[in-house]
Amino acid sequence: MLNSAAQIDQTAAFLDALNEVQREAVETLDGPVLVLAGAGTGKTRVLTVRLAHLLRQGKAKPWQTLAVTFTNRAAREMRERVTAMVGPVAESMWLGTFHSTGAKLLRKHAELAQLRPDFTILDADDQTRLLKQLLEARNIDSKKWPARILMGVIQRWKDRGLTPDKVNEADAGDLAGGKLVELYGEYQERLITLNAADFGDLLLTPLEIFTKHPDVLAKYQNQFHYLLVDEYQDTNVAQYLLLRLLAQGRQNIACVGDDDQSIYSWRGAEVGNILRFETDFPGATVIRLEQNYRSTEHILGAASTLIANNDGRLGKTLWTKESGGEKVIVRGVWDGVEEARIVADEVEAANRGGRSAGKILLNDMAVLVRAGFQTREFEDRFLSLGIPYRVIGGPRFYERQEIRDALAYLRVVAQPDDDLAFERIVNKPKRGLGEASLQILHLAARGGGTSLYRAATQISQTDDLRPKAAKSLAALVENFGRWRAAAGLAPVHSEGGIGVVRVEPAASSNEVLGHSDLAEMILEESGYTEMLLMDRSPEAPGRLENLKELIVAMGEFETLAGFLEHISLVMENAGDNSADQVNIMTLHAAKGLEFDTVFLPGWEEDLFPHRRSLDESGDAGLEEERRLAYVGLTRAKRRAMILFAANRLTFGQWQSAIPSRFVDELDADHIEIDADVGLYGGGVSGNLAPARPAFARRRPTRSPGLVQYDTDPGPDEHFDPHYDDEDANQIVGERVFHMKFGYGKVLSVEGGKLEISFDKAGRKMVMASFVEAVH
DNA sequence: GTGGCACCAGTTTTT
DNA sequence: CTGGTGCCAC
Repeated sequence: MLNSAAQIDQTAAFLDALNEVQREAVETLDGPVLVLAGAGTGKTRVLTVRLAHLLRQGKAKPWQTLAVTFTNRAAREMRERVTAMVGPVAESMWLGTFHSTGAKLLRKHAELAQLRPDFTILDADDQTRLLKQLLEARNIDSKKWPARILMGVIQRWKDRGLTPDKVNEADAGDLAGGKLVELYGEYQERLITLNAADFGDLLLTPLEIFTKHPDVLAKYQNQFHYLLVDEYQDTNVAQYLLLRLLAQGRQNIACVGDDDQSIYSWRGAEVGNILRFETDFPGATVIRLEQNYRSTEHILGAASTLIANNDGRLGKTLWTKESGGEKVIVRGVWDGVEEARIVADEVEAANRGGRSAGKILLNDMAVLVRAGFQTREFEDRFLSLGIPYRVIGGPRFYERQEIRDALAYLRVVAQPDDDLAFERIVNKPKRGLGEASLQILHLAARGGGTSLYRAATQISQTDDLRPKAAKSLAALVENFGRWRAAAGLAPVHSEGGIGVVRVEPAASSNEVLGHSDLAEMILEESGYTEMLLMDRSPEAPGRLENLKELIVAMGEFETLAGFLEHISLVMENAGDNSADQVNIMTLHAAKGLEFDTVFLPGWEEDLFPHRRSLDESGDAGLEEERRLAYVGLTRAKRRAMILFAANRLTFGQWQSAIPSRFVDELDADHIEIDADVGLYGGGVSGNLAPARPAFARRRPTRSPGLVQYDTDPGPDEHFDPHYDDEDANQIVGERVFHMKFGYGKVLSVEGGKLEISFDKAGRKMVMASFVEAVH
């Protein structure tokens, strides 16, 4: 035992630091337990101390403990914190995301699902392309039935634990001309021939294995003495079934979650799972964590009255020992531009300090929006004021075109039978291998019962293709052969079906190229780098940068296969946490985070609650939107500001908007309304309607503790007029690159700002520090 | 096989 | 106003 006395004391100390209820949640180890953890009530502490306590008590060995989370971040954090408490023994716990745990199980028992242990994990893009091929093969109108949508339906089936044979025909309706269930079956067959699994399969297939092979299930039921589940309100049916199977027998399952923060039903999450816990697991202990350590009384009060409008809650009342604090500011504005201006002014004022609360770091502030497109107005404003910001979420690193292309090359090197990867890059950069050639290649592959790659090695030697195409294809295959050799992998034989020839490392090759170098070599020799260098579009330089980053990231992995596994499961954005920047993100992305100051713009009907949510899911949709609002508000520790605009530019059209009904649902005692006269009367919002003349008649923009807004802020009061223009003038006429607007030419310099005529974006004033010269 | 233009649709997206 | 897709002419 490596545990020192100090560590024992430490665990005890962690127990002592908990409040009574938290302690109960940690110490109730046996039997089913549901911990309802309200926002900011110390959930993470409970989870980690519970695990540490479990191990310290000797109730279970680390490998007899299974803890599942939804995000890699949560899993990593949990492991780190438990390790800090009990030492390195924690490393051998089964702790990971649902999907990585599923993948681990599936790799161990792949043969029971007709897969090889080295199966590829497909992402959304691969999945859609695959289904699209099947649709085309059946001549189904892809306009009427877009592959993306149909794939979504299949995903939902998978989320519900439904294999093709279990889908209710009525459920499919006339989707894809009534053929969707059949297509689902074909899709699964294709996955098996491709030796691939999609994300849904990582849960669904283990579930199938457990159902069909009781001996395998029994093994894991025996192994896992204790189960711990985070974010239980977000589990889907497949996850629930998996957990229930594993929990049968010992019944030691602890689920932690908050029904009020369930915001992923559209992804298959079932709030019902958490609501039904006591029925599903009879004799369950339910523990409510309600003491909030994060937010002020007013923020909690506003959030609580809002969420109280939902039916079908398990019910919790958050409270805090701290009293007072600022009320939630609710501010109506004219349009989106003004909205961004006010938020930016607030950010500057808070960051400058000077207010009683002192200086707030930009890192401690966040703008939380309902939908991605809303970030734009804030980015524009922050950019022109020179306020550093980061947008969290957005296109993820490993989902970018160029990264996926590079990965496709690597996938083909590692697994030449990966048809989807091969197809992706066969004509990228352009090699004159278009649809016609590909068609012939497909036919040859199908005829020979082999993969595209293997078919390509053969067909490039025949005259089935036009000479040009054949030559091009031969060159590509030859390249791959060389890259495989460089990677120390055995040559691929063109004979034989897929999977017959195991792909193994060449026995005695000491001249093996590191995979970072390999990637560099491939990008160079394939002409991919050159293609980007030639590309004059504003995105091209960024893409090259990303590829460099990819190569650096690869260096941290032992093997190519290890790297590929990592990126398919752990698609993370490397956010720059070191810089002090305002955070901009969607409400969904904000779950689990907290900030001193939170801005909540766009609280307007049709945007929030979002129209589509209501159209598609009715009351359930509305309730989920309301939970989203609740999540947003409860992110704030000290200050929250809700904004709504009377006019908004949507799809290039000005639309008038009325305040969100959620504004109305906030308890008047906890908010301070600040709306311009006459703009919003007659909206749904009773808080603002003439029934509340005290608010409605207030002069705008004069709340104590807030900055005073200029009626006309003028373009430029934020910068030092004494900026040295001497040097700066030399930049006039230079070609520059800007992270958001792309390439442009400098027209003039004014203070710290440049007026630039962008190739794509037109004329803009931007901060000099946001552009770099291009030579 | 490729490039250009017309057309359409347009939340959220932990893995 | 965008970006993505599909079709048609070189």
